[in-house]
Amino acid sequence: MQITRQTEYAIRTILELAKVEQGKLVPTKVVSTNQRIPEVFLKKTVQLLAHAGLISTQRGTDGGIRLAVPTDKITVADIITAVEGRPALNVCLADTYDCPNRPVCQVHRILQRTQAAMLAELSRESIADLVIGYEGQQEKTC
Amino acid sequence: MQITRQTEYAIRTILELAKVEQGKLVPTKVVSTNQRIPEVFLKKTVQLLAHAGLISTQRGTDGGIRLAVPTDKITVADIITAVEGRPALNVCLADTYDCPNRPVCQVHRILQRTQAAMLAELSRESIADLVIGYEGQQEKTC
DNA sequence: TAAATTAAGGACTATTTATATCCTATTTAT
DNA sequence: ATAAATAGGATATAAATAGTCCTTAATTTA
Repeated sequence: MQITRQTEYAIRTILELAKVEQGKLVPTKVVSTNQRIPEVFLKKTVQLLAHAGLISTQRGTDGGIRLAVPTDKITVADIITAVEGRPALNVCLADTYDCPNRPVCQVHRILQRTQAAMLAELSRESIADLVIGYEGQQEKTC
Repeated sequence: MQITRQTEYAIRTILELAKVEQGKLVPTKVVSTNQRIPEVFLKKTVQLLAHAGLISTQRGTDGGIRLAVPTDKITVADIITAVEGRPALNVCLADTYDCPNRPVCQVHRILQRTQAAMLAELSRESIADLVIGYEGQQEKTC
């Protein structure tokens, strides 16, 4: 029922990148330190975000990562999807699970509506929307 | 991001009880067979539902379990809460986790709104609402 | 072109959570 | 008493999550 810690790391990474000027490269080392995320694990997470097209990466000296998409085009749903795959409230609602009983399954039917609402909410506001009115206070995280 | 299998078992158990006439005792063995839920594990699950006050149990010959609350007073949120505790989108939003950084944590703030919407949706309709128009088809489940 | 810097990615390990079983005790009807 | 049923603690197994280690590849700069 919860997002994973890795997904939280991903959200914090996006927030960290959103703080600096658009297009500026930030080394994962810096994100790791600022956000207290284990460095090697963060690199794994970064790859997922890159594959999903949310960030772009550059190797070499002065390399790092940066947002590939403006913050007003990124939602929490996008980040969760990048890390965990499309959110599903139950196994039977996952893309990868093609259950033959779907048409006659009450559980599936009940959870489907709830999930649709949940997804809509997760996609409703962008990171830009969510961060507004909160500048300068983001030093600490839960 | 998903409910556990145990929670699905719990939902199916409630649905099973909702099928029989209000107040009639059903042995867990019967629920176990009908819903193909491992019997001993189901008993554990039943205890959680009982502690939450959603069902009542009776030991001894002709004992079993029954709904303690009418189906129009039970929501999916109630069932999830009974099994997993109050749904939280992230550790830092759980009742049991008292994070000192909450007031200044962006992640917390962002997820809180989403979670509130999710909870609202999970509580919006009762099992009775959700089952309506679906009688007689519930033989199989995903 | 060599050295330094930084990400990519595969293999592996550790930890935690979820799922399930086993065994014994307790309650209730006949 | 006996049989039928739930209660509940202890334990085992399996799966998912979290994290490390090592090697490779790309890029910049001296």
